[in-house]
Amino acid sequence: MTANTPVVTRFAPSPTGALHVGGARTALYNWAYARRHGGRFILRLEDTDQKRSTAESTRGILRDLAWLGIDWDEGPDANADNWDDGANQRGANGPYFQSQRLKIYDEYFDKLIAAGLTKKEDNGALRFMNPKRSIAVRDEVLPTATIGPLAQEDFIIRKADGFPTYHFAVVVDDATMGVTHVIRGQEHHSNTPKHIALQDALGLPRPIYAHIPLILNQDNSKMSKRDKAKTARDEVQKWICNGGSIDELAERMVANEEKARQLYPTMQSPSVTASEIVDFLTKKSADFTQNDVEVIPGMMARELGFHLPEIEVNDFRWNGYLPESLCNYLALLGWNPGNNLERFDTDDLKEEFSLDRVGKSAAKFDREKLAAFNADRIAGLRPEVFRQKLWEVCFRGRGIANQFQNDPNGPRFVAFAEAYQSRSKTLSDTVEQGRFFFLDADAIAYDDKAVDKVLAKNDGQGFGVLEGLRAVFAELPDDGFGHAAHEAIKAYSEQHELGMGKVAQPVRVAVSGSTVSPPIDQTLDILGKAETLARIDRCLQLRTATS
RNA sequence: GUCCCCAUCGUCUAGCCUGGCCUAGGACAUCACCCUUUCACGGUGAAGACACGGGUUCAAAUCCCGUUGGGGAUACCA
Repeated sequence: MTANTPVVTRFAPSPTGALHVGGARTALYNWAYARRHGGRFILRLEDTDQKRSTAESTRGILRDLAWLGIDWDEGPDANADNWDDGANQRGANGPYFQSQRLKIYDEYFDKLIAAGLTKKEDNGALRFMNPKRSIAVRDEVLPTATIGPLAQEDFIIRKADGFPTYHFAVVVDDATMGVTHVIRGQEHHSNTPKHIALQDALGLPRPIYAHIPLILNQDNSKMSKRDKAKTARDEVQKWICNGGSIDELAERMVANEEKARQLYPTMQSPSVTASEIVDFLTKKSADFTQNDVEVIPGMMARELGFHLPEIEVNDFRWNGYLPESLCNYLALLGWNPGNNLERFDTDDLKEEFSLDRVGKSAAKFDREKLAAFNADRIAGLRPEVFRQKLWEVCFRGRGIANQFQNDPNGPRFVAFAEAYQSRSKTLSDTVEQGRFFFLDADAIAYDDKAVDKVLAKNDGQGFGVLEGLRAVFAELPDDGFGHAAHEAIKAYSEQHELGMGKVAQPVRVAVSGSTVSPPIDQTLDILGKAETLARIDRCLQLRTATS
């Protein structure tokens, strides 16, 4: 490899599931490295596992990469949904699905057979008879590792079904596609001697390797999509202990299947039965199917209202993370620009990224820090952009848009977005926090402690304030109600020589059910006059109940 | 078991290659205070780390060896 050879990197996911954050980071680094050096970035699908590979997974992966802002120079067209026989693929080194490159592999199998370096197994599989020479693995991140002959082994390179194994396909493809730099997870570091042995036997060039650190869970376990299934099981068990029934859950999941399908494009089974749920709850985690791991937990979380740990890019997307926050956070997980700069854009990354600043040790995925990055980004969004994103992510499919007259540009939704922009860690967090806005007046759940402290205490002083204010509010105009009400509250507090807290809090509790809401003028603007009065009336009824 | 890799605040990390400028810097989280009609936002500040043991050196977070701990690989998965 000469100094002026153009850089070619690749991301080579296997389409056996959704795009994982670890994969996303690998893609990001490969992409950034190619961009930084004016080279090419290839996307290749490693679908040599015929049983587990699906076109749905491929679609999901392409969509998630595109969402992150990662584009590729060669590979399948992201907007197509069928890539059979080389269709809808771009680039001179295709096809970009390994299942479509069988003829190429056969050529290389023949070379090895001719060289006497293979052994045929009974069922037709082919084993590479490793010459077992001492091999030095050079790496841009890790120190050179030398593997002696004793540590090397023969391994299968062609499966009984005629497909190549990963080790063989990766070597042939990287070479035939002209890949110069292989940036991949450290789980592949120990595989590299196998790849080098194959390159040597085949007379192929060695790419430059860079093995990047693993991403771990808080408890040091490898971050796994099974974590979602485990959480779902625990939550469902809890729900059943509290009197929930499996039949009911199944019924609800089936009823909302269409919505789930939008969220989980890899979803396979058409509907969920009670017995499938029982099966899911009791089977060994090693037996989880793709559906168990990616779809069922999501549907359960939706129905029962619990929170799942985000593992896949798709999860972050639907839970209201911005792609730029995820990229920013992921970029920093294992790499840093060398100064104290932490918040930067993907554009900066492609100017700055370098392998010599990639760390060696595994990193734990810190959701809190990601959330802080996301909150920062959300706060920095132009208000109209935030409003539009909020509407898309949270309201579509959640059935609450009608609370805002289905109008993303109406004054009440504008007020809602404004109130929550600096209060939201994620877009969906906004909906959680602002849930009370979407309820009917008689569905508000009043927090006992709040009612007691703010309204009932001191012989119902708060109720008295509320009653007085109710009369004043009734005279105010619909237009600019929140502002006018706020002025009225101030006037009332001066007139009765009460602190603002003594006056505003009763209103807050009356309309929200708790002591927490955005500033009172904004809160009332979002609600509007009629709804505010309705809620105050409803709240006033509590007076007799508590006295 | 065997082979390979890793080791700085709770977490992500800067510093290590080219020993002294390190009384170890930043970010997230935590705590306190300020702002304030609640919750946030914002501001100020505090607490918090060189895994351990040996070397080498005038001097070690930085170099060497060992111990311990962690991770990965050891599939007709990738």
